[in-house]
Amino acid sequence: MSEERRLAVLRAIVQDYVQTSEPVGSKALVERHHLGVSAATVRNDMALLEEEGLIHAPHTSAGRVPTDAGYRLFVDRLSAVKPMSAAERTAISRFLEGAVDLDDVVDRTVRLLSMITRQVAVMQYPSLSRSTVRHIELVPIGQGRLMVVLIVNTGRVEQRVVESHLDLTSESGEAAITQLRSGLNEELCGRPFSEAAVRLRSLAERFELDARDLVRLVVGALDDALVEEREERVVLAGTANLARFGTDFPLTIGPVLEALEEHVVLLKLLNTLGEDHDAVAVRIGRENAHIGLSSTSVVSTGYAAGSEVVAGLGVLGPTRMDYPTTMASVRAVARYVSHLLGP
Amino acid sequence: MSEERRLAVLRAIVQDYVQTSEPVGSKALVERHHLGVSAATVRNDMALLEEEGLIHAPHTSAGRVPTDAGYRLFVDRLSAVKPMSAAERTAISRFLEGAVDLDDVVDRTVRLLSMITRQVAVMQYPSLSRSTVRHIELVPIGQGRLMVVLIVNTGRVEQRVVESHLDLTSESGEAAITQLRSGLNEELCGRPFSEAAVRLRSLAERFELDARDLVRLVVGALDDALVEEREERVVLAGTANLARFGTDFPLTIGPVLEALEEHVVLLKLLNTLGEDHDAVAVRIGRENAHIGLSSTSVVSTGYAAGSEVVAGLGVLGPTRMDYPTTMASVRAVARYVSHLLGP
DNA sequence: ACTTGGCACTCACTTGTGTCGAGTGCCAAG
DNA sequence: CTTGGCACTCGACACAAGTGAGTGCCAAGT
Repeated sequence: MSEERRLAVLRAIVQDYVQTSEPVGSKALVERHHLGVSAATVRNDMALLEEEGLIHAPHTSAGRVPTDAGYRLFVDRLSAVKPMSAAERTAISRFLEGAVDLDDVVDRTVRLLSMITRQVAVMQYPSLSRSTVRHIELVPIGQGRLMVVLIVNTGRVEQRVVESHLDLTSESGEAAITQLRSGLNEELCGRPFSEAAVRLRSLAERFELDARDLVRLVVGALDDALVEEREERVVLAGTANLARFGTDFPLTIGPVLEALEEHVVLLKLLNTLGEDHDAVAVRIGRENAHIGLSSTSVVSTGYAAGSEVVAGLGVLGPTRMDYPTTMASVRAVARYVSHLLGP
Repeated sequence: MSEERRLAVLRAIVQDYVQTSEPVGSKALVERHHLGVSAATVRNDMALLEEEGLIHAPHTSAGRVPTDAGYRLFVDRLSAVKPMSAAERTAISRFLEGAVDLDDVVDRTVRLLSMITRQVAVMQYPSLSRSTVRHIELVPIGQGRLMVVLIVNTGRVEQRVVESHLDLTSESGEAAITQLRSGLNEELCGRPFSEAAVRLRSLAERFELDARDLVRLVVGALDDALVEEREERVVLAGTANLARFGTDFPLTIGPVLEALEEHVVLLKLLNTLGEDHDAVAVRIGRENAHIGLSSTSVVSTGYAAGSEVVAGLGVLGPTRMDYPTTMASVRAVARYVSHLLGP
């Protein structure tokens, strides 16, 4: 019994099943792939693969289907990432290069990714905590309210409104705002956000007593923007693709849609960070640890702004997906986005 | 034959069908509603209603189902908008009042609306063209690039980056920016956006020759933000609710999801504007003029910032929906949002 | 002129039975 | 270790019969 051939059989099963979405039997296998052996031999191999938990028969007299573990092995050892054709590359850049602002980049990216993979695409906005401050602007908007606008190196813009009992239109109010504005910018411009909290702490003391309240409010607003739950935004597209599987698959789309609505869940899916820039992470079926996603896989990677990985993007589809192609698409798009956000 | 009773029968059919989602027969009707007549009489009425095209029998020996026209009549003449309970009102305000910025308001609103109606909620961002300018900020972000930040009275913030060959960090560059900034704000602050284009046209002439290019770029960026396709943003939530119907309904969710992905389509659905503030518009089935939405209904209304209606929100569900309750929810939420965005 | 009970009829849905065939496991021979 | 053969399993599909909710129509009642 050659270990090698058994893996070849597994690979063949995965490929056929991905293509036909029907359990694949021994006979069909030998017909479609020229493994130099007979159906009976393949059957023996299949029995072994089943013992190892790599494939599974839905019922006694049906073909075999890969298990999560089977896909895992396939992804890790049996597949090579397909290179993308030049045409595909230019199509990607064509589609993305017209973007006018960050929102537009994100929007186009998810749309593009869902189109080329024909699956659900997910993209996280550049994480504030991994970015640097470009500028902070304070805009009085009447009745003691002040809008704090935060501009980040990735192009992301956040705003908060703070309410103060101070009269901001008075001369002293305006002076305080001007002073605060330059103070904030001097202190933070070009700095990574991770340092912001510390640097801001002592800022209030530099101001006159009656302006300190305002400073605290503004600093509080900036802190607030960094609260994990708030700072992470996530966008998705291509949910209609789920319906394509709904019919011919044990994947009921209800729970999946529910999971996709919870942004916290999505963020966890994308959090493949801390690994290599270029690594494309694949999470298969149960590995996702969220019921409702137990028959879906997530292919994700990080993208960068400048040299720093700032957030993740990826696609979600049925465990029966074309991993090599999907991984190639995700990687290509992530690279292009990194390029766009570059300097 | 009393016209009045026939309509009562129609009302009863709609109510029963909405509740049970099964074709309703004459016998069941007289049992559940105390119309003071026998089943045979109801049958005669039903035959007439069918002639009028208000109801329809899926097959010979089944109960009746309302047609689009039937629902239309029901909505227009046979239903009263249910008042919301005090508990529901406070639940709405509880959920919305914690919002920290406009994005958050929109996000919470769609979530809330989809939860209480158990359907798909859609909300349009306040339309720029119906808003007034609060402030314009220019932020140089290196290498001749300038970020134009536009703050609107609704709390909406838009940004664009323009590239100039001028050296913006030079003294003359900074001076030009400062001058342009105050020029823009003097010209536009507090003005409705609809006037912006005209007011900006002559701005360039007031500047020295070598700064005019920059002015034109910035003005171009502001114009660009007003392009209809760009300025309208739309957000939705609750798509998982579609799956609930998928099973027990001739509504295949694929096309619906596809339609929901096209924001242009969504915007058209919400464009009930131009009517009364308070009017809740209902578009039933085919009235939506988009295949794929031909078995869904949209209940929508406008919401205001200050005294001006700025955009729309609503829900989308199967034509078989509880119109009175849904309409009440949409109206209540729209009112609360208007209140939030108020002054 | 309506309303009503009765009645024959229709037709989707359910249940049961039988056939079919892809696919399997096992075994003995190569 | 591989291979052809063979009996067996079991879901899928097709067809038949039974069931019952619901209808349309009609003649009698008010």
